[in-house]
Amino acid sequence: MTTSLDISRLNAPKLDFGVEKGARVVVAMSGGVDSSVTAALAKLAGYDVVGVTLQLYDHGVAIQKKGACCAGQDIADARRVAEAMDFPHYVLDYEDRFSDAVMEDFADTYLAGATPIPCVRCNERVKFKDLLETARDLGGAAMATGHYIRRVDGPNGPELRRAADASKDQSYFLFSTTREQLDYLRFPLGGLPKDDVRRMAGELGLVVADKPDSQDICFVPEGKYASVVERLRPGAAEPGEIVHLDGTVMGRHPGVIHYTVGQRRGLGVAAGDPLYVVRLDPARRQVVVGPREALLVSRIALKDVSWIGEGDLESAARAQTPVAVKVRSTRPPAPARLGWDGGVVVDLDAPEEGVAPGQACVFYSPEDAHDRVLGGGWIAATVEQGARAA
RNA sequence: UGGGGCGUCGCCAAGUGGUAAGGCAUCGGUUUUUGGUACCGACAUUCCCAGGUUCGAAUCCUGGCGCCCCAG
Repeated sequence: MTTSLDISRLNAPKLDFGVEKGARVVVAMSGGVDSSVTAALAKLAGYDVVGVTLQLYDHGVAIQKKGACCAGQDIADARRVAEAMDFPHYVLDYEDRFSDAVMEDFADTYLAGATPIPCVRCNERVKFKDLLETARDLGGAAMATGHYIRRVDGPNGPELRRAADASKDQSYFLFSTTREQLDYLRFPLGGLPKDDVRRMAGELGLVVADKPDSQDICFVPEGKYASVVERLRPGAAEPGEIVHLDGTVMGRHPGVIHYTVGQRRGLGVAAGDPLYVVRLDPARRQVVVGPREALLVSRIALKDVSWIGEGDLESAARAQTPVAVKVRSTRPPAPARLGWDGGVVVDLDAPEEGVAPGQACVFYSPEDAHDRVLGGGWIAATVEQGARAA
């Protein structure tokens, strides 16, 4: 079954995993193209590869799903890649951990009127935590993943930088990566265009070469995330009023979990102009709506901020350090300043729309085309444009 | 039961004889390892009902029905 690969014929880049030749590299394999290629390239580069795939959630719903990961067919795919490339592969049952660390938070965040990012939670609390420890236990000198992000050695240790392929950059989802984790992690695809990765998968004959990219939340079937929340917290979603900023009651809603700040569709309320969700008030069970202009936010208060820039976070914040920030995964970093108001705040040079509590605000260095990730935090509250007095 | 007004897609609303604008909502799609946004597309053979006039009516006429306002 083993293919005799002629690596010289493969138009693959020389990958340096930053560990000595022949050392053990544990590769986190989701069953998709990216992590499969990562593992294959590590093997071809002469490392002692061990593939690990996590089983994260209910397999039943996921088996048929396109673009999922870490369940059902994906696990089988990862295994087939490992067999074809001839390296050991383990499947670990992380369902309980994933449920505790990601899905519970997912449900609670929605019930609190905020909008979670399960992918970040999964990275920071599962893949880069429990799995990373397991990789060490397996004797790995490093753990590699298929994320599109770069790790660059700087004067003060490894730095996190945006992917070369800007359209695939995953820095937003990895902002909370710590220095310690970064020491041990490798992201060999960070410097490559996605097209190249797919091409290599084909040339390597990997069974996953034509698999669609993952998208949507992996454990949510058909994009119906609210039904997942309802399953995890039965009866917790309570109906309430849709209220305009001016106080007018516009209609009813089936529960704040169905909405997120910035959302337009799904309100079912017809005013002359489009209405957007401006705020969610779970205590009053209200969905507050208003015109698009009401979405503009100029200050963002953060919590659980992580910092991998120079110096310490509070000093940088108090010094009103200029940064660039992203409040969503798409769209380029926008100029802003850090600030301190009992905690870290971010003041945007130009206001942004649809800044939802529960989402992340990721910091990038203002230099080097905003390449370097300096950290980030979770959006706790926002201040609308012009509303700030002091 | 005197006077006046109105009745066009789920909501708002153009159109007053020439063969149903538009906005909102809704649905579908594109974009996207979160949500959301944005963008693209679909969406009244029919204008409260029934007759009539006309080559031709949502638009004119007659009669119903249903609302609203003023007065009593």
